[in-house]
Amino acid sequence: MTSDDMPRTRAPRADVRRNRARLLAAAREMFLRDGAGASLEGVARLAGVGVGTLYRHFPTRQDLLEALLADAYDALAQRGRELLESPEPRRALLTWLDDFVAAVSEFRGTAPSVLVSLRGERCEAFRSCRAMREAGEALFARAQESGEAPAGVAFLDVLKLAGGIATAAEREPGAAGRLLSLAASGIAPGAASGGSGTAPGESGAAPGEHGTSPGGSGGAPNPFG
Amino acid sequence: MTSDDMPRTRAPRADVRRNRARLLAAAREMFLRDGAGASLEGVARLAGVGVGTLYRHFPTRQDLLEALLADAYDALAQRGRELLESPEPRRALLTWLDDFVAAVSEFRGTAPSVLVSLRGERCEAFRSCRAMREAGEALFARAQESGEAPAGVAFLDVLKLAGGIATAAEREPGAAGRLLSLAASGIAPGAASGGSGTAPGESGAAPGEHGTSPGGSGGAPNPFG
DNA sequence: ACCTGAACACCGTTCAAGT
DNA sequence: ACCTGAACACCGTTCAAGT
Repeated sequence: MTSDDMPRTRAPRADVRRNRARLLAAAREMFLRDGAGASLEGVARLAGVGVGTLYRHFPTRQDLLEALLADAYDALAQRGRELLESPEPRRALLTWLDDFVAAVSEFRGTAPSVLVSLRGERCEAFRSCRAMREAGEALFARAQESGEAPAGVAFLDVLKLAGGIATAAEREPGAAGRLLSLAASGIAPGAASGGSGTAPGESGAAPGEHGTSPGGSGGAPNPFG
Repeated sequence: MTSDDMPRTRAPRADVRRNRARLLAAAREMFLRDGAGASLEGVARLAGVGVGTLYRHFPTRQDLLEALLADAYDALAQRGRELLESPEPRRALLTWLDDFVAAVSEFRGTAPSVLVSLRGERCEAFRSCRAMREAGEALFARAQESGEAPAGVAFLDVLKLAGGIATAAEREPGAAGRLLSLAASGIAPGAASGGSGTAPGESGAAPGEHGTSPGGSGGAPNPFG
């Protein structure tokens, strides 16, 4: 495949790959504990690597975060394609949005970075981010076509709204589902709970195994309804 | 009124009041420029005061921010009471929410602090915050009673959702109105633009004079519809 | 080519000394 | 009683020296 006259991109040295992997693992651990603003020096220390190495691999905190987010984006893209098979367009969309919010909320303080990704600014995880967006967009389009989602709305705005919800629910695990339901039904009459806007939480079907929701929709009973 | 045997709360010295005022003015200026994470040392310097004085007046950054937010909360409470006179319950509610989002977005990165206020944790601006909440809640209740807002929804969740929207729209002035409309109509059929969910932006009537929206609903044409 | 870690810069926070 | 600002602590970032 690779033509001879193009600049040779050699396979990275083994220790480089290993360092990168260690840094990502350490970052994940630190971000889970301390949020997306965790000490980078601490990340390097935990990875057993000099700080310089961290900066060489990931020049900015955003780069590091996005490298982790890329996995989440990939999983969401996959999940979106699966949900496209499900028979209920609207429910599929809302379930996917619920997963999106859960993924964004994995580390505290991630939402702003995700919004940066969505805007496409300097996105280290550009491919993954776009794949995710397209998968979600397909679900949205299908719901629109069957008259179960508003026409004339940009899907990107739906994602931004979901990103905002992720921030708002950050320190309050139970809130994510409620706020998403509220946004889904609208601050509008006839909405209430249990209505057409409620899907998240009991997705039931489909496998997928997220594995890392920071507490899932969490034990506490729904405070309204 | 003040009984003689209660601990005397003397009126603060003139220079203390002046320092406080200077610090607040400086903080406002810095936060406008650099967001809610601006350098506190810079605030003290701009106020022409030692850092120690800043910390004496406002032990934490949250305290400083909330002292500024208190004004915004008071204005919103006032505005809410005015809007209660207006004849269209739903439109009044949405207009108020638009003002809320604008106020929260005045400085970048304020939304998390507002959400803390709403949760009532160590709220320096507790009275103002509660007054604002109650004013908003009255608008919401009226809209519910006339069947123009969902029953069984906690108003606090509506505010949290609006807080999330403020974050999501932070770096993108035009988005606030769009996202709020979207949340108001719901990610639901028959919503589209211009529908029953659209009020913000052209409130037209009522005075109130906010004065400090970071760009208002801003010149740019609405990207959808 | 990559890694290391000391060195530098910056900022938040405290507190002894001043008024 | 309040203010000041030097001193301390911590962390992000760079870069000369090593492998």
